[in-house]
Amino acid sequence: MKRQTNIGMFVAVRATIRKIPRGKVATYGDVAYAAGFPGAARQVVWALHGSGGLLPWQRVVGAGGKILLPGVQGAEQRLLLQSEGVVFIGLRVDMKQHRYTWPMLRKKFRGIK
DNA sequence: ACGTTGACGGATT
DNA sequence: TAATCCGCCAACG
Repeated sequence: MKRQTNIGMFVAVRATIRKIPRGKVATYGDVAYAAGFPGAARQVVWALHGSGGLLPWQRVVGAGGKILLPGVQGAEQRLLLQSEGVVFIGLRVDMKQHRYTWPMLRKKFRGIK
């Protein structure tokens, strides 16, 4: 897949996040990979900031299903997800059940650490 | 123009 | 298992 640079990255990332179905979650790394930027997890954060509010930001969590958003926002994210039916195990999402894997990424699938 | 930051992740030690 | 290091790259001061 051709590596696009600049702003196109945000467009790709946002489009990717928008595909996460209700009741499912994806990690920053997975989103970056699916968008065509393997390893660029940090840029996903910027993409979320840029379009914040218009997309299901709450469905993006850290590796292992951990909520990384600090403070009240983290609590809010948890509530939003729970209201969508997402189950938590302690402080993390039950990825076994709610992790969303893009069809095209099947080959790259790897279990949770 | 340059250095730092960021809701990170994975590899290495 | 935990602590540390490094890459990712746009935005910001």
